[in-house]
Amino acid sequence: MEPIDPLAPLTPPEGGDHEDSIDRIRRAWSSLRPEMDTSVVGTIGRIIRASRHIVMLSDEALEQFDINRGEFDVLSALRRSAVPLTASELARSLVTSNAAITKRMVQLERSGLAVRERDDRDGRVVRLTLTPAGVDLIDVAVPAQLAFEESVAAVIAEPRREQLEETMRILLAELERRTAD
Amino acid sequence: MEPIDPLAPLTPPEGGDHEDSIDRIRRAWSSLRPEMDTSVVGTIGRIIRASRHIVMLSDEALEQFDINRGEFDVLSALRRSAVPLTASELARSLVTSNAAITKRMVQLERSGLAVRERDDRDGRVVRLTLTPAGVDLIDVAVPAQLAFEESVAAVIAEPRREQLEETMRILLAELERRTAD
DNA sequence: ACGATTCATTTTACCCGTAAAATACTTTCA
DNA sequence: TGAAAGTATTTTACGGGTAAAATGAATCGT
Repeated sequence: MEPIDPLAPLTPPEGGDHEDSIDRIRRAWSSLRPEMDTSVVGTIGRIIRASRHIVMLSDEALEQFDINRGEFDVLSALRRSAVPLTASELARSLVTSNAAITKRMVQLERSGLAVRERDDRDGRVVRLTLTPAGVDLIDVAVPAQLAFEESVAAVIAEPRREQLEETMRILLAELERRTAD
Repeated sequence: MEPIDPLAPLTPPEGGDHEDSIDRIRRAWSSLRPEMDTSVVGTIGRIIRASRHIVMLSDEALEQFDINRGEFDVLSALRRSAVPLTASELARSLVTSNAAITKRMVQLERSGLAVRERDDRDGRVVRLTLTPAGVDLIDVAVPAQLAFEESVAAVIAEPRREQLEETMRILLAELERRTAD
């Protein structure tokens, strides 16, 4: 199982932009193993690294609301849903385990931001809803989070940004197809 | 603190491609709060989600080598470095904590894939190197990982892929500048 | 109608990460 | 020179995630 395109050249950093950690990693590999095609880390590797940075920074931004990213994801999913979600539905929609949803809901109930209620029709199911305090919090936290993300994305000017969105939709759709089994 | 561009329309999925989870999330928000500009999740949100999927899938791919992603990152960083790295250098280069490096190195020493040696000149420092077994393992695992990533990136055809790389370099360089403090 | 099966959620036992304290060594400078 | 400050790593205490087992409820098939 070898890389597909055997001799791709290292793309040099473009225009006025600076070298990043991925350029350095690829340069190191290319001096050790010049025949190895590492071009794929130029896209996939950067997506993984960038995501780590964004998540770290946005976790800091969420501290002001005394919630972490897991709780933010639960609160905003419940807020934007027209109907109360079940634990499993929420787990699927957030690409996480049921156990994680239970933990987060325990914490959110302690903080008075959300509640779990047994379904009348099916006693196995719990329906998750926000409390008024939860609604108030997330209605401030979501715009703050969007503003933070916008401050990051601001370095990407049109038409790059539009292209990025289209390309990432193609990629994410493929990944979600794979994970669907 | 409100979103910057107040009334961006929802971009419909393009060409032959399918809707993804981010399209559904944005549609849900737009029906609850039509005035809120969620366009930034079209890029940043997709990067975060795609990264989660890629990492989950590649963790599965690493199971065949009996290592996890943290250990893979350590092994490949040591492999591509011309000189033995110190624990701190490695932590910085992998954007992780020193404590995480210690834990991973304990595990890698147990598996006989890497070793820590006190520096002669400075007794505080440890120099990290691969064992021959570690070199052998990572020399197989890196091409396998590249092949896996290539199988994911394959859905992105040129010239999109080249554009994606350039755009992600701009974004990652900015994020690394921010994190540098 | 009722035992077997299936299903939703929670609990358990663990893994892996971090921040901050502890440890061990080096450098600084009075 | 030697006490104080600085630095590199490890340890500790804990947070948050998962897989798999346990629990409790619904449904299926005879």
